[in-house]
Amino acid sequence: MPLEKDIPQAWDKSHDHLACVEDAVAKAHQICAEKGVRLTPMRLRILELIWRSHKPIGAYALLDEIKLEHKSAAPPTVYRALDFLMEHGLVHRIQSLNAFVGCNDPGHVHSGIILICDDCGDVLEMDDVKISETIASFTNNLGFQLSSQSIEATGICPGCRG
Amino acid sequence: MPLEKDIPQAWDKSHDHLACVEDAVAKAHQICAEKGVRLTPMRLRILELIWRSHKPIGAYALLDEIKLEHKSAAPPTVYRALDFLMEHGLVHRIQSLNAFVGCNDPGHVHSGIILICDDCGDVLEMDDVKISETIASFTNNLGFQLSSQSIEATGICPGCRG
DNA sequence: TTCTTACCGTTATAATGTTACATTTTCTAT
DNA sequence: ATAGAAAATGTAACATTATAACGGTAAGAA
Repeated sequence: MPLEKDIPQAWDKSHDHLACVEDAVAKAHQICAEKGVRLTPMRLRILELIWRSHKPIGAYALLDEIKLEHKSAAPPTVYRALDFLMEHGLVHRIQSLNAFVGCNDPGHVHSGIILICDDCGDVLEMDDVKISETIASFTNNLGFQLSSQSIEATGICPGCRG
Repeated sequence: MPLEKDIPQAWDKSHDHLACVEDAVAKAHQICAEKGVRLTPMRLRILELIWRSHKPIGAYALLDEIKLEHKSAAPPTVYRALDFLMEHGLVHRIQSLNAFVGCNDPGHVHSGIILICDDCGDVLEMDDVKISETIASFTNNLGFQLSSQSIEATGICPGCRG
């Protein structure tokens, strides 16, 4: 029973992805309401598409999907929505992939570590206080006033190691 | 006197940039010789240009400079050289900027933290065992087999804080 | 309502990175 | 030395990712 808690959700192949999407959408509504910002249909749809992909998805892949149901969509359509979603902590950009994933712990500023599996392409975002603190104290000692950080790691995820 | 040791080279405005370039070039020659790989004139030139820029420089900015002295240069010219230089640990790509910097401690695999000043644009690469170890043990606990990591931070450097 | 702001449509273009194949240069083994 | 193999470069075209600029539309505020 306690073992289950050790399996990060994104790597627990048994969990219900559709429920994840619904959870993410519900949380997003709540967060936007609290902040007094507008989660418009376009923004919501793009958030859903990101969550449904279950893997990092590129802006133009999103565009292709959006175009199916919204003929007038163009790159700015997607990038504007992505900018909004990132600004409010609902999605993360993965720099090394030029792709986007839903944020597991949205609504507050945080900078987790992004683990990218070279094998299956799945991505897991984890927060770890120890890592943040180590970096914060390191930069602090240098006199560097930290404002943001991005940590991306690649390797093989537990599932793919077999 | 001991204070000077606390100022990272890249942020010590008094240090001699040209000497840096020469040092980097000399080290690169040595490393390539040891590895038995060819630091061709083109690769060397691009390494020099990266070091001379003293800030992260993009592939197309490098291309513009190379073209001045080498009319036939094209994107692959630059990207091939960059691939080589990265493969042998002589330069780093900064994901969040799509730009490249010389590696301060070349010749062996390592993954330092990249500190980017939002104000002056200078970049400092530092190695810190504590950070690497914290991340390694974190991923290890998850069963994730780490193969690479990239840490980029933004903020204000000591010089710009005044 | 009117005004203002935020959002979106639309077109065009910029910036970054890759593929594919021909040619040249360098290295290696004879 | 020299032929053959491997590595490096030239060259053209293309693919992908991201932004600029401007006009129209819709939502919230006075």
